[in-house]
Amino acid sequence: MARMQFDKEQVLKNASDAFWRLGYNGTSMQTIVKETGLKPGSIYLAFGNKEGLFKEALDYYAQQSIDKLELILSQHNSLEEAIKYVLMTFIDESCQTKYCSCFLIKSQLELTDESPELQEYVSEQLRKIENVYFTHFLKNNNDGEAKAKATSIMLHIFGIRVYGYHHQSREQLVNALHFNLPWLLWASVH
Amino acid sequence: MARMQFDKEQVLKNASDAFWRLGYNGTSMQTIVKETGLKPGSIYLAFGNKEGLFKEALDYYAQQSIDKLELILSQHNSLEEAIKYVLMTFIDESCQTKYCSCFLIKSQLELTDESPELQEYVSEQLRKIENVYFTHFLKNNNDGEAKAKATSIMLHIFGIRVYGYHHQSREQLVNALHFNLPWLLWASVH
DNA sequence: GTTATTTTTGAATGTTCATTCAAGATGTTG
DNA sequence: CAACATCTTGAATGAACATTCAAAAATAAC
Repeated sequence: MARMQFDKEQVLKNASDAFWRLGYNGTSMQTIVKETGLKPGSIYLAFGNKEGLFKEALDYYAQQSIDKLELILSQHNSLEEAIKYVLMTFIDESCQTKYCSCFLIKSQLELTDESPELQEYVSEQLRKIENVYFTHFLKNNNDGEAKAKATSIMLHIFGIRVYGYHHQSREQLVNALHFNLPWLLWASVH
Repeated sequence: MARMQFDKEQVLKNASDAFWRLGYNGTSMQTIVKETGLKPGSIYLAFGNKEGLFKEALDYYAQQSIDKLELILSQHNSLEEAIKYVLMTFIDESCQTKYCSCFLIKSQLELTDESPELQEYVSEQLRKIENVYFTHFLKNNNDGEAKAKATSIMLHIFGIRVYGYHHQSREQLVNALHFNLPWLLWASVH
């Protein structure tokens, strides 16, 4: 049997970049052909169809996001410091040109109930991320507090990912975070 | 000269419902033909092209949203009470089946920098809404506080509009709002 | 009531879409 | 190296796409 010639991870990276930037409906399979360098036949043999490729691209992005988050959490002395770092990173990202929010959030809003499986899949990935925060909050909070704080952080992440499209929103976002999340003790952030 | 036969407002309502539910790329002109009852030629004479129709649909939705908001603000005794009502309404909406978030937010995330004019137009509409809150906050707050509070409310609206896609999220959302926005004095809400 | 102007109609247009498939290339096995 | 299984190729396919247009209908002006 002949082995796969292409680097599946690289292909998924390129595909998820395209889907992330252009959306599911905005990305044609010929765009995918161009971005990945694969021929149509190879894509369909490896991923079945557009929906299958999209799901694997989502998976790739979600796993990367969670891995990155866990790394940041492990590199900071406290959960609160780590979260401040994450939120500030999201704000900084929103200042870059060609900002395109978060692939999962964009997908959550684009997918309709005509593909309920994909829709539920995206929800699941976002819930996984909320659960990372929840689990870490549990170390120093009771169940109710941990849940409220985790949801609060997710609400702010979603908010930043949308608000970030406004130009020159950095200062307003930082002020609003200080105002909304005093328990993160922002004084220490430069 | 012959007058337009169709009710433009009804057509825009139907068109914006379709774009809202299915997104810009997910809505074909044949879908619009079906939903509005108009023939292609009439649509193109009245709106130019798909982008023109989309822009007018956005406009219709945005104006409706602002009018509804101003009405709610006028019907409550205090700004804080009105805002609590708005936020709770958004949470309630998210519990309905066929929930599809907010047309403006969905459009903000779907549009790419390949249609920068539309993208900027959506930003403008969302900023208009933020400005409604800002203006009302100015009555009892200084400029900085009013700005922070308005941005805070927008962040929470964006957050709810995304978080609402999770099933059975009502309680978590309500708890998070109480936690994040104590200055709205929630005790009075049932 | 005739003419002038605008709107409606809906089939037709050329393009782009997701997907297929037969032929060729490549790696694995014995 | 022969036989086999798998992967790659890329032109081809039919469906769906946004848009056009000439003819017909509707209204306004005089």
